Amino acid sequence: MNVYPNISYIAKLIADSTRAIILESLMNGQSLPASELAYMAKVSHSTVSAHLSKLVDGNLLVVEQHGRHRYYRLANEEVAEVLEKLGTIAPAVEVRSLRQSSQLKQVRHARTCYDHLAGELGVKVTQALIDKEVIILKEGEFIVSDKGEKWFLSFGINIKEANIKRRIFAKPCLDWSERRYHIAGWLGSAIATRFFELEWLTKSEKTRAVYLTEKGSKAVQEQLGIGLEKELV
Amino acid sequence: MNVYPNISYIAKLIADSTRAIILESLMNGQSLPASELAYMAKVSHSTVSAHLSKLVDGNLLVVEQHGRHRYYRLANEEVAEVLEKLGTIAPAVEVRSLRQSSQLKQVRHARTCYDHLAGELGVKVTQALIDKEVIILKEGEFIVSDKGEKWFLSFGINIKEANIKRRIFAKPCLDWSERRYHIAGWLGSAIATRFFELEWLTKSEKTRAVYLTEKGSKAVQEQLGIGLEKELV
DNA sequence: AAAACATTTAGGTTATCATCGAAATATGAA
DNA sequence: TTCATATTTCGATGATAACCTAAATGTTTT
Repeated sequence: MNVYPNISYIAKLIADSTRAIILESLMNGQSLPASELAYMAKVSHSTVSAHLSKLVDGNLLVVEQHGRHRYYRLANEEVAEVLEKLGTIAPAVEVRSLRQSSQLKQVRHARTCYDHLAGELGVKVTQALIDKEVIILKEGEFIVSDKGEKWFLSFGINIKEANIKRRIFAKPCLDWSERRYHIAGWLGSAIATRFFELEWLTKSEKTRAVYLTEKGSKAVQEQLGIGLEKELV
Repeated sequence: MNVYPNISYIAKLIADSTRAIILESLMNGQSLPASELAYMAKVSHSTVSAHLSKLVDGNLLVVEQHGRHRYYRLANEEVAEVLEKLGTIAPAVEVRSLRQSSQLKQVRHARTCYDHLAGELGVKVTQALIDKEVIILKEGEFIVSDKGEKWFLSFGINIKEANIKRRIFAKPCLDWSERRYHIAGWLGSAIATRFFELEWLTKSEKTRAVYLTEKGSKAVQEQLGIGLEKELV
């Protein structure tokens, strides 16, 4: 007689390396069609299709039909958090080439996690907002101070637009590379989106890495007091 | 070319249901000999031995030899956190009997997670300490205020004794049943230990559940302002 | 030294499941 | 309608790994 949640069922879904590639490809919150995922995982369409249906059955992914394409994405932010958390005890990938080592540095430096910022950048931005008392951790979630609401407005985010019914407003998410928390939830997503709008960041083609632009580098230094090496692309 | 940690390797270790039983049996932080684990998982000694060596190889467990027995336990608190986190997206166990339903309630109400308190009790104790400003969340870890240091001393915990070199002092750990944070780390462990010393809690024989005694129920109400239904055993 | 106990190793069996190609289904374009 | 594209279903194959019994190793007790 068991009383605990069935964790081996979820672990089994993540355990297959092809499915792990699929999940990792969707870790930046994007939706991809089955054929694209088949290409990324280097398996046949029929194989990827079987994997995708298992992942949907297990509520790790959701699917949306657009014409003859079916777009798959992570079911929710919690799934991304679990994958990120697993990374904290998983062995690091073996570095076999200079190119890989450079990509690894980039990913650790700044990347997306679901739809928010992670890596050194994500952690430092979160910490800066806490230090400035823009956000405050309360009961396991972040809340925005009165001062913070004004700060966000001038930054281009209107807190009042948050759709708190559909999604948790703001919460900490453990970062595998930094082993510290970065901000997730609606607010985490809004911050990341604004960074891209302001052209502070550009996306990598191949990985979840993001790059600070010249403009972005200057801006986070001035507005948040964050000194980060501008990563070489 | 991959740059992310090898999460499928860890997931594979958790994916087997026999290994999941082993891990869950050790989730309260105890050390158990191989034979005991074989009995709990209902497999032969040779089978459990093979599983245990895989779990040790993967750094999920550590083993200590005492005479002819070999005692296995979780390698560290992070492993417990990952398992607890997986529980937040795993399907709840199907309840098949009245007895099981009652055990499930008990486990949700109050249990151990590694060596600290979890469930409704763990979350409420943590929240009470935050509300009283005994502990403060800072940079992803809890710190103890000056006021808090006195509070803990009168409670029977000397913060100065913390062995911060060997272990994180105090940090939040996500609770699968409450979906909120409870306190973990050295301090979380010290609090739980003190609860048992003061005879506020007794342990279940079969599950990770713990029960508030009459004394404990009164004490948490008076000292922390926590109103909890005393769970029927 | 011998017997008892705890655990691991070895060898063989079986079940599960990832995989593929081919065929089937579904949708959009011509 | 016919053709092209995207995806799923089906059936067969092969590899992996969990499992057991029996034997071997290691440790304690008598």
